[in-house]
Amino acid sequence: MAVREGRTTVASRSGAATIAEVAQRAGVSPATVSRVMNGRFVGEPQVAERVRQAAAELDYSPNHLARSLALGETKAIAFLVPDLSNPAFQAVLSSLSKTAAKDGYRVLVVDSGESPTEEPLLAAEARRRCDAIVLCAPRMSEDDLVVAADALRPVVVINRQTSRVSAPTLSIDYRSGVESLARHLYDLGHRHLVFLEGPEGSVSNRARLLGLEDFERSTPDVRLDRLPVGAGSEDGLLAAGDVIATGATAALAFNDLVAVGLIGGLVERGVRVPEDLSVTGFDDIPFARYISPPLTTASVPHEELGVQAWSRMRSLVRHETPEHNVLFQPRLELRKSTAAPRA
Amino acid sequence: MAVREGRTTVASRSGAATIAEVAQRAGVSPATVSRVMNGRFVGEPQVAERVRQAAAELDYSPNHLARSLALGETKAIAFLVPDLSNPAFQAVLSSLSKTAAKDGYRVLVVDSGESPTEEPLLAAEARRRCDAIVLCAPRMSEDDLVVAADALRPVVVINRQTSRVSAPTLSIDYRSGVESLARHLYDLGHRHLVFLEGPEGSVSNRARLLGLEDFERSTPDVRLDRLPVGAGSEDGLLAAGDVIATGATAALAFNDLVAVGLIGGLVERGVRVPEDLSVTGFDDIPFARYISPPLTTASVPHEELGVQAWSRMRSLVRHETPEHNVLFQPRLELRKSTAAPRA
DNA sequence: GGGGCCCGTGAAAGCGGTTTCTCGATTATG
DNA sequence: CATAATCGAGAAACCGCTTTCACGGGCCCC
Repeated sequence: MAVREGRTTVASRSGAATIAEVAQRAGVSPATVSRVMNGRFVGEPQVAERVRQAAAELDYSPNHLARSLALGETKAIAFLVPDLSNPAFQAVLSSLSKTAAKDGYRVLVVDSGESPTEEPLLAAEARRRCDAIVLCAPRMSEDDLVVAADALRPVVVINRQTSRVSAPTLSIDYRSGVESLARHLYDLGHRHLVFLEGPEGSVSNRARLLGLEDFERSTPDVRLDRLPVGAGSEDGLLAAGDVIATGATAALAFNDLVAVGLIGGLVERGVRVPEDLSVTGFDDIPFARYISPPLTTASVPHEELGVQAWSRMRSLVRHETPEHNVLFQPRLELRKSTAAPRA
Repeated sequence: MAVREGRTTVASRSGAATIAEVAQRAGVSPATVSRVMNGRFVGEPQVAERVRQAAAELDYSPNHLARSLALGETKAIAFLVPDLSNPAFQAVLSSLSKTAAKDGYRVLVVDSGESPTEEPLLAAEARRRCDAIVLCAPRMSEDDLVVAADALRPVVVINRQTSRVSAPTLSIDYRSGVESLARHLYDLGHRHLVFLEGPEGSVSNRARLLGLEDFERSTPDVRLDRLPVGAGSEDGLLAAGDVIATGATAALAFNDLVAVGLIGGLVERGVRVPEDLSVTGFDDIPFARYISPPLTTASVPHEELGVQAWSRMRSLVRHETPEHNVLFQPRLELRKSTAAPRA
């Protein structure tokens, strides 16, 4: 006892009672204590009572680490995300965490800082600590993703729709979503639009671009400019000048954050929304309806993504077959930031 | 080997190579493999090379669980929060996670769902999985907190300033913050204010109420109404009617979320902000400056809270003495949602 | 040339649980 | 009354890794 000093690291020697101590105090074997603690005890009730008594007296609770090692499961899942400060991802995390908790699972968060190259390593490291991992909007290359989805199993992938990955996948149809937004603007009478592009590497940005191409093909009498902007409010704010310069009557922002920043920048410059310029976002973050003017956007069910992700994850860890993949269709949320262009 | 079937749970039997297998393949003992993997090897270089080779061939990486058990540390900390969907808490988590990651620590999130009674249990459970825990704005009673702060050590407490807890504490001076906001409104000429109260049990709400009492004492010629509202945008939206009914010329919202909701509700009813009614928030969430009108609020350094929390946590896990506690002073962020009342 | 010292490596004892097996003591059965 | 079946509980192996301790071999020095 006195031998191993200075190794008073964590829960170990810092007072936490061990199963052996409880066993000794109750005058039984560790095996019996284990059985009592896990409700697998079938012997004489008084023995169980003695054990419970001893456990209570020592304020014993099983070492989670040791238990996990013996059992081979941690009751935790990892959540890898490119940027935890993005409200959209926070919403997914929040609902995932709440949902998983109902089944006794905890979530370990890992922020990759938008680095496509770090991601596979971080994922592997995180995965080794947990029973499974959720890859949320991974930025890694498709080849890496295919490999990772296999190597990290059980895995659930959010927002990277690919037939090549074997893991359950939940995605958003950005392509059709942005097309709907564009069409909405077109129907209002806009013929000159501008799209504020997201981060260069972003897969969902490419999906939006595809959607806009679809739109252009089906409506040749429209002009659609593209502006490299980014994914944050700051980016939208800074882009205001460029947007005005295009002369477009309506702007499609990469997401709500960008839209909010853009509106702020426009207002600063005396451009009225929607009278002078219509603006749309994407995501329908909680704030979208509260800013003024309330933002017309494409609603993405972030909470639902978290719930569904866990639902599939639960199936996987139980060795059941997970539900089908789904491609969520964004819902047009028409509010006040869009209107017909001035005559 | 064939004996233990059907226990193919996690990283265990699912293909992951063990240190023993690597050792065997390299023709050395597990001890040597361990030393090589941890850079503690001092023997012949070719032996190390053989080990590395074998490890690579088997795609070996140490089982984190087993390692943690042997070492007595998990390199993970828990983060307990009342409601993960609150942007203020998300900001803390985000920066805490990023900061801790630089030292190789991961964060396990636990959402207590605003339950004061569940909290101590959740905290204990989470703590047992990690090396330490951050209690963010705990809702538990002060007695519980005092006990928890001791039992869960190492602990860092955010937003519950108490001389009775021994753990490092980071807090916000809501009391003086709200007083500053009230004074700002007073200086603009407002003499009839209304405060939109936060959740009943919230300690920070009580602090705000104290600050307002200070304010009332020092400025007797002001009328200050109080309205039970809540902490979310929805609550603010619903309170709009009541706020108007008070006849006040300025409203102090519990936080930015409430303020945003309130403004939305006011605009719906044709009440202009700030011409007809001034509105202030609290927190300075990222959106505050982007809504329109940009929100006058008291800025709270959430990112800094995360950074400082980790800084203290790091000291604790290293058995060093943590930096001093700090009481952050909110900074008045004067924007466009407040103005002089109409004459 | 023999004894003492390093040096490199392995054996084994943990870390704190879970679980299979086994065994002695009852109880049921012929 | 002998023996089989049952039951309660413990011994020990195991999960996978770390680390202390011990041991054998080569080198140095007297």
